Amino acid sequence: MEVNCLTLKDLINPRQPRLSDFVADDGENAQKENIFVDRSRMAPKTPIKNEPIDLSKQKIFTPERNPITPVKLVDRQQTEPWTPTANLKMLISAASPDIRDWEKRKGLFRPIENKDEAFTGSLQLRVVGDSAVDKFEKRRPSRKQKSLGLLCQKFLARYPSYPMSTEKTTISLDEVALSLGVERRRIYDIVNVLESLHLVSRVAKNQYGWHGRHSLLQTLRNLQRLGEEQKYEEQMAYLQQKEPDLMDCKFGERKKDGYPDLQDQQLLDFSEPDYPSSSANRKDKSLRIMSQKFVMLFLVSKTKIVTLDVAAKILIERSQDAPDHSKFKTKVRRLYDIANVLTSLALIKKVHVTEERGRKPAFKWIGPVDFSSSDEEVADVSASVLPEMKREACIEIQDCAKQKLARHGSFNTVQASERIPRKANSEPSSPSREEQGSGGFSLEIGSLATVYPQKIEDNSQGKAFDNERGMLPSSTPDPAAPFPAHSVDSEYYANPSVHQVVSAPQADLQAFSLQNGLNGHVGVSLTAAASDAESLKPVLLAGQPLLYVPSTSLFMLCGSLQEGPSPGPGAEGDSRSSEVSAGTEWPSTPAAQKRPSEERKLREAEEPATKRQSRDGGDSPLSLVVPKKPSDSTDFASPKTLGNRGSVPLENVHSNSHPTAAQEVWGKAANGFVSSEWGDPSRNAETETPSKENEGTQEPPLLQYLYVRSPAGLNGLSVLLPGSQSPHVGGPSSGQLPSLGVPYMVLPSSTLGPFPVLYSPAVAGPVSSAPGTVPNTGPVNFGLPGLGLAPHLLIGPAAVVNPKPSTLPSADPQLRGLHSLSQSPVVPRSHSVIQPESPVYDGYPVPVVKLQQSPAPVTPKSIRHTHQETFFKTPGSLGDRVLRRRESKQSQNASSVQRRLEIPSSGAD
DNA sequence: CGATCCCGCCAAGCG
DNA sequence: CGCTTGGCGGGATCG
Repeated sequence: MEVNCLTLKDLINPRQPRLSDFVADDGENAQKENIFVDRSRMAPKTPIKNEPIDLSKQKIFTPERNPITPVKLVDRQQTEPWTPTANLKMLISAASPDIRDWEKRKGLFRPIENKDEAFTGSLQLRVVGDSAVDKFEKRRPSRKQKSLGLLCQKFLARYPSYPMSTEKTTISLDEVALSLGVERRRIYDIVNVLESLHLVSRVAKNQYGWHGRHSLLQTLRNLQRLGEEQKYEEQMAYLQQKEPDLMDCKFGERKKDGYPDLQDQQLLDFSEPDYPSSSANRKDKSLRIMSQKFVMLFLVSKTKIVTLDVAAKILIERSQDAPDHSKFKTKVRRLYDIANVLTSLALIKKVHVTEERGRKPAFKWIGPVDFSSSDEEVADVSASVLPEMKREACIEIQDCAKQKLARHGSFNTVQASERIPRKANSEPSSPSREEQGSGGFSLEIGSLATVYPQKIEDNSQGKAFDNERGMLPSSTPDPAAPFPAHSVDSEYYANPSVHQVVSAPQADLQAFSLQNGLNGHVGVSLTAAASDAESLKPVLLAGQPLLYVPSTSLFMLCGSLQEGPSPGPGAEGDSRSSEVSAGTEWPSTPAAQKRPSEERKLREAEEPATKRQSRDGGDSPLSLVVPKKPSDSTDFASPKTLGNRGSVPLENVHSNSHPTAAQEVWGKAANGFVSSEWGDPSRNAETETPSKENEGTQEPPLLQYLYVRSPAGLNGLSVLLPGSQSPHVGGPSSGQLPSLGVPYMVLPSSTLGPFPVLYSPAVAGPVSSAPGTVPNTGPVNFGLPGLGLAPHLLIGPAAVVNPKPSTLPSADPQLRGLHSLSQSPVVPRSHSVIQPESPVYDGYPVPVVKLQQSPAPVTPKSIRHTHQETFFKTPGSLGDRVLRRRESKQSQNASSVQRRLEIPSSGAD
């Protein structure tokens, strides 16, 4: 079979062979690539695609997916570790969907096919651990699954949002296409859009360099400027008001009028000098240009909402005076493509505007807004803001919010905002923005905040707070942020927009802060309502931990913490960016980075450094331990489920804890979101991650803990934060954030050492909807291999014991569990954080499910090193493949549930 | 039925 | 001439 598969694959992707080439080419990449290669080609065993991502897409979950169905739980892993079948699946998955289908038809993968059934319970067959694989295969690739947005997420998951300057990531189109199981053509669509934002640049044939989001703000700034110059805002206003017909006419005129697109081209041009290939000449690049223009529309729009039709009209090439219908249609199609990518980047989200005419599809900008101001300004803002806000105040707010949530279930952002001083005001920079005063509508905030799970993922990849530098803190201030929207309740549904809580995507936390100030104005005419699908999503989010910080983010956070609230100014130094060409700033590109502003480099250096340190140094303060979930549910847990969860009252969360924001990580049962994030870690190198990740992702109930070592700041205290469950959000915010919703445990590391800690959250219980969903996995054993200390933590999701029920009476079991942890406001400042990205992860043993509790970590020595470092691990995230396998095997043995986590010893060291 | 947008043909650009 | 890119639009899906 395998052979066959391969063959098919080959057929499909004739180019694949290149992979090897890559490897050869790029040393750095080589690792990744190799890995990648291995998987895909060499080692059939490992699942090829494991992109972490899958999550439910932003969009909806189609029935097909069975999102709802909880996943099967534990079993799957247990089941065969690695069966030939699995391999096969992998291969297939790697192959194009078609093939997969084909295979299915054949019935090769029975188990897979039956996945659904499996959910129900039977699936032992499920292949090994990588549920992800299963997913792919199994699910018939519904259209959505194949969607560009999802694909983009997967794509993004592969790379760090904020890559270190040093690491140059090369993107091989072939490789990517192969790994993602899509045609190259699709990759072009993604890359082109990313290129328009300078997230990537073309290095050579088939090769793109990944820059990450370092220069995103700058780019946006430039685009904004351009947009203003182009008077897009006016055009939009005009078009929106006009009747369609008129619009068309006008539209044609407009273009003529004066907004020569020509300029755009130049401006836009992504082509970098560096890279030959991107020649401006090239005829097209229309997609890229269009993408930039599209973004500009948002940037210049006060409402930050752009309807598709208007965008299409404006973006249509001037070439045609009269936009013919067909053309228009085509444009719209492309816009969707672009929008999908932007959505994946968490820059926009889909909404609908209600106009006289009716609802119209539109997109709302949810990305950073402040970029208009110089970075510095931003920083300032955040800084100023923070001080103003008293932590206590924040806390109070949160508490209030929580209470509300608890009671009502919904939290209205607006209120929060009100309470909080509007530091936002401070935003000097963007004059154009509307005054907040006007509307004060929470909508905006909410929307901004709102992130799709997917997005989140994306974000996770992408955004680093720090880079924005200061952002973190700023974000924190945002009242909303802390409480993510837990608003689960019905109301929420009703008016998602209103209720949405801000989740801070790592991405643009800053934006939030800014936004607070800005917020407000939603065009009256425009009603931004989350689309149906969306609405659902948000809800989900609410339930979930809103923010989960992607590993990357976390790292970033850590870094920032270490460094201080305002990390280096360097971060963005680009204030100067004024160049026309938005693109100008490219972060380091693989090939030639000349341009990369030094600042940027510096910045990168810093942050990344942090990360690296973590890797290297090994003592990263923070580590996230996520127990992998046995079950992998295939799908992302149904969001809906989450929604249910969302209802959970936050109540008590320890309000006081200020622990680092970093902790935000949740494990969440909720799943999907989280999971996706988790994927991030994989992002880098790994190209894919182990299936587990996916699984983890998918599975809701995983418990994830963020383990914070007692770095310098703490006296030997380690903080263990449950990633999962609590609805609260841990703000990513740095320590500043007053309250984290996340329950955490502080353990004196030394103390602990000797003693095992048992923590059993009631976790999942309920799991909301999904029956199978949460498996509780058995107790999780955390071992701190730490050198000296080797405290072990046992966590039993099932919850056997609840040490301290503490405060919350809450119904939520989950919460309780969380509560049990003692909290202390300690803020760990971690020195270094490990990057998720870092290869380390690969090696990292990650949580393995082990029957045994103790000792031996499964991981190989090498891995151990890694351990030392802290790491951020996601539940299935990337362990080595090998590891995974082991895990899977182990898991077999063990009840599926149990996982053994190793935590780097805290202080020890 | 309109909104979305996947799929892949096919041509421009380039070596 | 072949390969990389990517415009483009038919037609399938989704909601």
